[in-house]
Order: sequence, then structure tokens, then C-alpha cells
Amino acid sequence: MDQIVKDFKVSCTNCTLDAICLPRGLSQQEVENLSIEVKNNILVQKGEYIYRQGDEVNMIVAIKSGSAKLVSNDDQGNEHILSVLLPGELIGFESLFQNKYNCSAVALESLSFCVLSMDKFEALCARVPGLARELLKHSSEAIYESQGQIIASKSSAEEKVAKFLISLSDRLRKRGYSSVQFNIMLSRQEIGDHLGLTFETVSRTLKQFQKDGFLNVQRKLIEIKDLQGLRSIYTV
Amino acid sequence: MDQIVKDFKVSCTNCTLDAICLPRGLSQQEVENLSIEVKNNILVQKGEYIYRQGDEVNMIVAIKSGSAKLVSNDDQGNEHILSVLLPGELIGFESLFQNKYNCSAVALESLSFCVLSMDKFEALCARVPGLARELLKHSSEAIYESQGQIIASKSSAEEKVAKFLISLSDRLRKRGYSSVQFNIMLSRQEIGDHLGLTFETVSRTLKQFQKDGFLNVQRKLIEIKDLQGLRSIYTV
DNA sequence: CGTATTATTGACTCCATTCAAAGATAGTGG
DNA sequence: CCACTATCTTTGAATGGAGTCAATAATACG
Repeated sequence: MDQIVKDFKVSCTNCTLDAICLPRGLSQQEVENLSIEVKNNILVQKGEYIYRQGDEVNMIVAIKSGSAKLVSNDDQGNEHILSVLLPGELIGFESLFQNKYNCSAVALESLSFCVLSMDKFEALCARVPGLARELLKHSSEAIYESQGQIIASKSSAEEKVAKFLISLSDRLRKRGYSSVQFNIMLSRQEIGDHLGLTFETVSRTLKQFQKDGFLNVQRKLIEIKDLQGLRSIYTV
Repeated sequence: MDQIVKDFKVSCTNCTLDAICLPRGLSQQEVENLSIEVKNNILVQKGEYIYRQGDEVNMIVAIKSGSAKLVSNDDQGNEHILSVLLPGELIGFESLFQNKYNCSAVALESLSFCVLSMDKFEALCARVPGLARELLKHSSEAIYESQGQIIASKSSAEEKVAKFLISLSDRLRKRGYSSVQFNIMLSRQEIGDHLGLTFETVSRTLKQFQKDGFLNVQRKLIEIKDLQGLRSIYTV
């Protein structure tokens, strides 16, 4: 039994996130070649860093399980949460144009991740012709997400919180989790740091949504009772 | 004489933007191979589109001269100006992960641009090994810029306007233009659409900066009189 | 020159922040 | 197991900064 577990190597070729993560869009042969270079299933605990702002850029990371936050700390002591990361999402290429990471990736709970080392990148591109194209697509998707956040930053507190919850709900559904009941792994303060609101405003807005019958909120546990209603907050 | 002008083909190999644009980081041989596939110096007038939101994604564009805006129009009729584009800047990869452009690129003045067609991309990557790497870096830089905007969106009107002016000033300097006197090719409304402010607030803030002795403002003409002072608005 | 667009300026309003205090929860050690 | 503490969350009241509405001024353009 132990032997069987031991022999079962976690790898990109048998990963259930293949439709979301880096293998997406690659041929089976390409995934196999990629898989050889990817280091899988590295474990960290809540609060631990995957990489730190200022570290040398040496890898692209894929979240395998659990969730993380991508944060930038400014010199005034504010924490800006640039994104909340779910399984299958890639990070690291926000920093590829320079040699130091410009933000930190921090586990929000027990988490495992996979690593593609950058020093093998150029060589690997030769063996996996689609790799560069797919990485560009992932990078492009990250730009698109950022642009969505810029646009969202111009809306009201209610719209921000509603969009945040629905975006989370959608992304959880895509990964096979419940889209109507989930734990937000962020504190009110962190939600505020993500949306550009104070934690008091986040608390009040969630309370209001509960009063309106859109949600049940019990601290970190969110139950979406009226997805349509919630969506209507930011739709015309 | 006409013959000489005619023979002088605009190309990446003799472009003065080689330290900023796509050739950056490529070997001379690579630039030559790239240059064959790049269509140079396409002209458009103020207000004309380089590409439109919804168009099929078929090219990556480099601004050659003049300036442009990257805009996303939402269903409520608001125009979100995602970025102001200067010579040497690349656009198009914000949309690479899908087949339709998710925003429009519009000339703010008479403008010329160069095009790398996407259908030649994969083949070109073989002949220009560094191309994928450099495109990823440019894409990464776009993510970084977006993240900067997300962080800036949480600051006050004064900080937003000051950051915007200094960022513009810095980027103009890098391209050999004056960093202390320049024309903003955007109306007050457009500056507001970019920064998430109303045009009245933009007007008032510029006025205030003039009172404080940081700027001289004559409609679109900006003269920065105290760069340090202006910078101190958002520095501790 | 006249008209349309863009920019300025003022007065008022409102939403989110700030300040403050109390309540709930998780974690620790006796 | 309970008490104790630190942390997180809720809630209230007051403040302030940017938005809104409105009127005027300046500029561009045909």
C-alpha cells in the first residue's frame, strides 16, 4: 500500500488542473516534456511565503491546492492585495521583466504549489514549442484581470464587494468547488486591502447584503442565497 | 532625391526606439529576422482606431510616433482609459488569451505604428529564439504597470494627478522629449476617465498645483516647475 | 463671426473614512 | 475545562473629500 502511494508521482500529466494550469493548450507530448522539468507539490503552511518581494526571480509558480494572496507592500506600511490565487493559477510573470519579484505570494491556508525554474526556460521552449505561446496567453489573461480590477476600482463599495464575491464564486465553480457556499480565506481587513476599502466598510456592506437577502455571512463563511440579485448590483 | 527617400525603408534595424520597443534584448541577427515580418509606419489621424474592442486579435502593435489611448467601453457608456501609449510601447497582448480584442486603441494625435502579424508568430519564434522571452517581458511589464495603477487607484485625487504627471514626464524623458514641458493629448474628461475622477476634480487639482507653484497649466500645455515638490505629494 | 466644445468655478450633497467603543472568536496556558 | 488575552468583527456618530448640479468663461473650429 505504501509502495503504491510512493510510486504515484504527482505530475502535470496526471494533474486534474490540466484544463486551467500551464498544460492547457499543449499536446500530450508537450505536457510530458514539460512535466519532466516541473517540480511538483511543494508544501507550505498558512502565512508562509512562496516568494518574497525583492527575491531574485527564478521561477514561475502554479498553485496546486489551497489559496494564496499576491501582495505588494508600500513604504507607508500599507498592504495591497493584488489578487487572490486559486488552484491552477500561475504567478511569477508579473516580475519577469526585471530580476527581482515586485510582490510577494503568501499562503492563505495550507497550500501546495508547483515550480517551473526559469533557468531551464529557454531550453525547454525548444522541446515544447507551444510553451511560449501558452505562457503569453496566461500573462495576457493576468493583464485582462488587472484591467478588470482597474475598472472595478472606480465603482462603489457595494459594487466592489458584489463583484469580488461573484468573481470568487465563478472561479471556485470552474474548479469544481461549491459556488454558493465557501470560506473566504481573507480577513475583513484583507478584503479591504484588496478592494480599496476600509474593513469597517467591508463589514457594513456584507451586513447590508445579508439584510437584502443576498447572502448569509458567518464570519468567514459565505453563503450566496441570491446570485442573480447580487449580480444585479453592478449590472444595469 | 526622391529616389533616396524612397530607398530608405523604415525598419526595426534602423529604428531609434530599439532600446524600448520589441527589438530590445534581441541580437542584431534576431532583429533582422524580426524586421522582415514587421510592417512599419502605418499612419492614422487623431481619433482613428488602431484596433477596436471586439475585432479579431491578429496583430501585436508598436507605437512608432505620436500617442494613443487604450480604452475599454462598458455597457453603461463609460470610457475607461487603461493606458496612455507613447512611442516604443507595445499593445495587443492584453487580448492574446482570447480571439477578440477586449479594448480599443485610439490615436490621440497623428500617429504611426508598426505591426507584427500573429499568424506568423509561431513560425517566427523558431527563427528568433529570443522573441518569446522578450514578448513575455513586455507582457510582464504591462502587468506591472497595471498593478501600479491598481495601487494608485486607492490614493487621493491629488496623489493620482501628481503620479500621472510624473509618470508621463519620466516616460517622455526616456524617449528624448522634454520632461518639464509637454502637451497632454487628453482632455480633462479623458484624464478623469483614466484616473477615476470627474473632470471637475481634475480641473480643480491642476489649479491647486498651479497655486502651489508646482505647475504652469495652460489648457493642454503643462510646464512642471517643481518636480521635487510634485513628487513629494505621494512620497512620505 | 457665431456656434460647439472644453474648461473653470461655486455651492451643495453624499458616500466612504475616521474615530471610538463594544462584542465575538480563536488560541494559550494553568 | 475555564479564564485570559489577542485578534477580528460589528456597530455608531461625526467628518471630509470627491461627486453632482449649475452657471459662466475660454477656446477651437467651421
